[in-house]
Amino acid sequence: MTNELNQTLQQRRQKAQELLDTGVPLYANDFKPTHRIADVNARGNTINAETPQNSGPTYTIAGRILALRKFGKAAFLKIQDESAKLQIYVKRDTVGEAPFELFKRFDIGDIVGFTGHLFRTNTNELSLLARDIRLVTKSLRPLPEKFHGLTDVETRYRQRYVDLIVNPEVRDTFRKRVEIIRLLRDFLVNRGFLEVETPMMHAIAGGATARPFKTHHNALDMDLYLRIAPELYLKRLLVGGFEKVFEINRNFRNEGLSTRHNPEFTMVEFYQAYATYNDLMDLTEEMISWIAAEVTGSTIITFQGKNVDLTPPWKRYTLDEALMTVAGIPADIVTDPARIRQMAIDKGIKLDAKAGPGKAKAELFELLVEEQLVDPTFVTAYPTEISPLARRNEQNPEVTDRFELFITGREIANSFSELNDPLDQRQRLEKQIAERGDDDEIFPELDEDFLRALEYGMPPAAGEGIGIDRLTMLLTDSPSIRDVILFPHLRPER
RNA sequence: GGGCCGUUAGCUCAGCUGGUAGAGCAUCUGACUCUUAAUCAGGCGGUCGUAGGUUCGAUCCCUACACGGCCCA
Repeated sequence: MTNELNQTLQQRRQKAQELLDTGVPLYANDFKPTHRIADVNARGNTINAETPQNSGPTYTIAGRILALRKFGKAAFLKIQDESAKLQIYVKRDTVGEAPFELFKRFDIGDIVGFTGHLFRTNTNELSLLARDIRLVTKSLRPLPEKFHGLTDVETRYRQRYVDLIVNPEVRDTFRKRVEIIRLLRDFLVNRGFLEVETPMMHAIAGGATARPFKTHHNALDMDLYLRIAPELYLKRLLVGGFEKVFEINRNFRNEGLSTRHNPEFTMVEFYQAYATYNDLMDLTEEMISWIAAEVTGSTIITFQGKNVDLTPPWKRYTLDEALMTVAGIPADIVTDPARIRQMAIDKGIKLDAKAGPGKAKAELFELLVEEQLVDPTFVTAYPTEISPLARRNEQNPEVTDRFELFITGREIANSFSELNDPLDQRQRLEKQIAERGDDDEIFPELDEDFLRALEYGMPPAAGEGIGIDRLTMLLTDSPSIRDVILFPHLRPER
């Protein structure tokens, strides 16, 4: 952190200089391991205590030194490559006098290479008896202490590279994240969805309600917004004739940070023509329970000490039912626009004068119900008032054919049958703009091109967005979104 | 944005009622050719987050700020 080199850093640099002075390159680039450590370990079952130490195949491996126990003329060290860890036994008699002098200048943290035979120690630990040793990359900074490791969350996030070196469970989490995305992609591709890329920079930030990040295009001399959602572009592709599309990528929302919010986050959005939100509920159950089983081995998982059963079928409530059943609000209040509004106000919810009963229900749901939905629950029939892009229910136009999915009290997915009536869509977006607060960066203006696209005719379709970060939190038992984002946003360090 | 908590050696942490700072690990020196948080002996390492204030004297009390965590909006 300080520019002044402390003692440890000075010692490391001095040691490095001494190596250079004796002609040892600090950053070799000609070292080629023949095996990954995991592969070496896999062959360990043929090695037993009786195996002669100088027999069998030789292995050349590379890795970072995690531990070093020196005994004068011999030493044990533990090295780690991406695949696994392995103990190395270095003896002066085996490697020779001069290489042993080089070895004495190895430090914990250095990336080194060894060639040798496998054997088992007196304690039956598979080890490689080093015949040749090589410095591959000198490390100039000490790794965290071996026993407690690195636990300071700020340092873990700011110096994720160190976190990844010393905390294997962190590597596991990010491997699982990658796997979740791969499975998601496989699932959709196998069902005929086409993966597409749509603009990340938008002239009009639409498709969601959020404050966008603003940037500027110099040559065009125009402001652009980092997208808050890909929705309106993906629907244009439905108009264009692609019937099943999806996109997995970042969205950006200029809002506060919390354990559930990072300014850039990853969503999958997918759209399927001739499907309804009911079809997508079935698909979502199947998809998420399958991914969970692939990643964790079971559809019953543990999240922060609680069991969560992802085995289909999942509970389905309408929003009104959830308010009645989970929050215990009497039916005659839920169905009475004036009384439900009043109840929200009584609960301390700040309701804009223009906000109707739909907004009141959504706020009450968030306050009283959401947290209690631990096992996966679809909540449907969201008020049209708060669902400007969703298709109206044909029996009751006051609500939409929409669901949100909640697991462990968090919103994981949002989906609806898409509104494809361009005139209704125009009215609803205009209403939204008219009712926006004094923040003109939310709903800045009407996306006329999107409406023009709908006027050409968009097939009936259902679409859905799933928050990848939150899904990853769920499947890796991570309490904070920062634990599933490699480099979470933090204020600059001073 | 608000409340509470934290910030001390490379890492993990102690530090009493205010009297100029400690441990373990790491590191360095020496011993040690089967260790597992190796062991033994000795050493080095600190602008106590930053800036002010109170005081004879501040890691400690007060104020502001910075960064982080948790909770709330």
